[in-house]
Amino acid sequence: MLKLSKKVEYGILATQYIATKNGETVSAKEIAERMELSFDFLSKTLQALMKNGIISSQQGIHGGYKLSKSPDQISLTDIIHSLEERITIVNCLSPGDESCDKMDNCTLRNPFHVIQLKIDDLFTEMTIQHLLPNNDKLYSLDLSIKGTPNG
Amino acid sequence: MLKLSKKVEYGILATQYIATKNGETVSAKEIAERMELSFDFLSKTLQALMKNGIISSQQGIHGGYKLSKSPDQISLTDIIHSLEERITIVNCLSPGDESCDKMDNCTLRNPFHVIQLKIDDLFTEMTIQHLLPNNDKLYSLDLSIKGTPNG
DNA sequence: TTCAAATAGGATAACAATAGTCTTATTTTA
DNA sequence: TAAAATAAGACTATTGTTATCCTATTTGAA
Ligand code: FES
Ligand code: FES
Repeated sequence: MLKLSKKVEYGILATQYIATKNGETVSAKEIAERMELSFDFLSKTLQALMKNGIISSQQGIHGGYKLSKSPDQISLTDIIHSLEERITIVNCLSPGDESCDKMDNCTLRNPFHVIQLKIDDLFTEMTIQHLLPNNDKLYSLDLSIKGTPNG
Repeated sequence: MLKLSKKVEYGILATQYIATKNGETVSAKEIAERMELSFDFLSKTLQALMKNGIISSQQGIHGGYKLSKSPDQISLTDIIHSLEERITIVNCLSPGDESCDKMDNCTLRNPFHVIQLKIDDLFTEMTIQHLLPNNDKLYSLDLSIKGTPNG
């Protein structure tokens, strides 16, 4: 419950990896090997990111991928939206959903919408820039950390 | 992705329904009928809430459930923790998980932990009290709403 | 011109998680 | 003793996720 999909994890990892290569074209094979991810699955992910303008691709023998924007212009929400259709904590918060109409007695829409907007904010405020190695900006993010992550 | 389970939805709805009955014992049958939920599945949910001290049960012919605490003392996190094991956006944020050790090249733990803590906060700050009808406290919550939820 | 290495993309299989159902036992009161 | 309720385990069905397979296309270089 409330878990990110592997697709999104792959997407974030790959985008971050490409970002470290600063402009160089990186092949899916290289990313898969370095990150120890399934090549086929990663490829799907990269293709989706490409379609959504996060990265651009170069076909052919020396092809690969590079970022379309600078790392601080790519939010986690950008990546998530490229890779997933349903991203709301309940279906009835998705555009076009009619389940609320059927459930007369459900009064959770407003409260859940309050939470949904905040969750969206969290992923929007964090960018690929924040994920890069030796980054000191992570801790100055609005969503500042309260404990020590690694123990 | 990032979706609440039906179990949790049922749990929140049922707890909120019981809260509106202010102290009365309410049967699972009544909740299932009024909320149009599967009786069997709802029963499982109520039993789990009971085991975790959110509600108390009375067996026998006039039995049912009532709250163990006041609505403002029951957070959504209390309910979620009663009903779900894995509640982190990535597995490696769960206690005892070793997947980070295997993934040398994954640098997402700290950033994800930052987001995780904030998500936990959202569900902790919202209580059953906030869900009750004609409630004006929802909009004064720290996690204040930015748009109009219903359109 | 041919080959190798790369992306593009559809189809499908394997697996896991979720949701729902069924059955039986136990508890309580009338 | 019967009825109505909770308790709980087993099982099934459905859905969603993850991974794999296969073929086509693109590009550059030998
Ligand atoms: S079905 Fe829409 S809020 Fe519950
Ligand atoms: S495996 Fe732990 S952060 Fe990615």
